[in-house]
Amino acid sequence: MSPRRSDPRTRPALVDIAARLLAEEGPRALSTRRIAAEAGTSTMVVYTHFGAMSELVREMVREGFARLEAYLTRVEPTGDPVSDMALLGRAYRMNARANPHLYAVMFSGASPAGFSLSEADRQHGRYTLVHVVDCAARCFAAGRFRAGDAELVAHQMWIAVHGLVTLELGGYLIDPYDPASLFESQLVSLMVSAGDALDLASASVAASAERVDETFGADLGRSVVGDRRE
Amino acid sequence: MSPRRSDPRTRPALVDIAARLLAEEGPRALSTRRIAAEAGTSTMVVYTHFGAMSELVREMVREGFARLEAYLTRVEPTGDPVSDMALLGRAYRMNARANPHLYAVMFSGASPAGFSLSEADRQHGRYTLVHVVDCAARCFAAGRFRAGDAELVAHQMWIAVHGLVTLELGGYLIDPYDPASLFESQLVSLMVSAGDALDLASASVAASAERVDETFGADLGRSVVGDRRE
DNA sequence: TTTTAAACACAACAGCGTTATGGAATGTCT
DNA sequence: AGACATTCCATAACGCTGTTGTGTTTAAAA
Repeated sequence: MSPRRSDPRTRPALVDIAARLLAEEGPRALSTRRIAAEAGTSTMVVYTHFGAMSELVREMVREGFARLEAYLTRVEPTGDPVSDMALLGRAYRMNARANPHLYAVMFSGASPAGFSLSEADRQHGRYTLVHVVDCAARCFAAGRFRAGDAELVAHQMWIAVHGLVTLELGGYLIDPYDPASLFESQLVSLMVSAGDALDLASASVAASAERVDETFGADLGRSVVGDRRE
Repeated sequence: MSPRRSDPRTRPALVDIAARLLAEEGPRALSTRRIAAEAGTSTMVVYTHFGAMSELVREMVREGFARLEAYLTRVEPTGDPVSDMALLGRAYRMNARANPHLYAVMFSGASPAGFSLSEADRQHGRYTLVHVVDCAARCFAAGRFRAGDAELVAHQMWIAVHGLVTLELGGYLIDPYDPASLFESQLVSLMVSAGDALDLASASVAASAERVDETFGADLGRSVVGDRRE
């Protein structure tokens, strides 16, 4: 009395296909029939493995958080924790720019696709902040940040960078106030507002820029830069 | 050789119906058939008046920016421009909380519904910042903010408040770091980072809280508070 | 009044998520 | 080995979606 077992690789393969379709052709390409055709099977695979399309999307969102975390974990602690913090911000923005559609789905709240994140998923999203929290604590220990609540500082960093990134992906930041310029000034502002001295913060933010290539130089995800409009 | 003219009220009526459906029943309720049924006509009205569903959504987004502007224009200049600035931030957040689904569509970037904002629409969205820009200029004039670029200050305010609001609507800000607490501390941080003294900023932010009831007390939009998950 | 072009109703098409049905495959038990 | 149970998946269908023909009604201009 035992069943037939399916290939355990099909489930992640479907998520990969979905993520690739989302990145390459936008949200409209996310359909059971399209995914099944790409996988060479019928639409039923989605239901045997996920129960519903929304569940596949949720798994893809989890994959999105995993990619984000992959960026964040690349930031290794150095003697300059403020530089590390700035680099974490750069990592966050780089991940969003590398996976714009996926990032949009991750934080879309209630999307017309009819999927919604569970509380566990949101918890998972918040958990990604631990890297930032730890870094804030090291900024305290180094005397660079005003001693206080590391989680609070992490939240403030998250809010500011997330706000910039979402407006950037929405196409709202242009010309004299382009995302890149705003981001640089914002990083310094954040560090200063957390307690660092202006000259030290500027130097550390500049130092973090130097570390970008060596930190994120390698492959770091098959992420394809999908164009905003399909 | 002249055509039949339709009732000029039907077009805004359709937008109103769509906005109400979005607020009351979420994005899933936005369909031509549902809207037509609600209006007592056939689905063709959408195509005679808008050409496509996506165009109706875009018009609804414009309506969303109009509502946002209605909130912002309620903030009247006083002798304390920093308090005005904080109140503008509160207005922004109140509008988003009053029309959560509409706000999500406004900034969803590329939504699965297959609509995308035009550059003109984004320009319209950016134009909403003029109130904040003017207020920043008055903060300069009053010697409260470090003299500088008013548009830059406005962008930084926008980014920070938008970041908090989107994470709040996404359900990511909870318990000890709930949106309300974070928002209060963030307002002070923003003012200080713009150049205001800490004690003055705290006082002005507190003063802005006192002005909320009298400023936004009235009706201010038929906006219904739609629940996040349908 | 006749003409004419826009507005709308109705029906249809392709596509969507989902489900019912049935066959094929596989691990376990007799 | 053979029988069985149980899962996987293909096929077809249901109700829904946006969109588009087709044809009719309607109001304004000639």
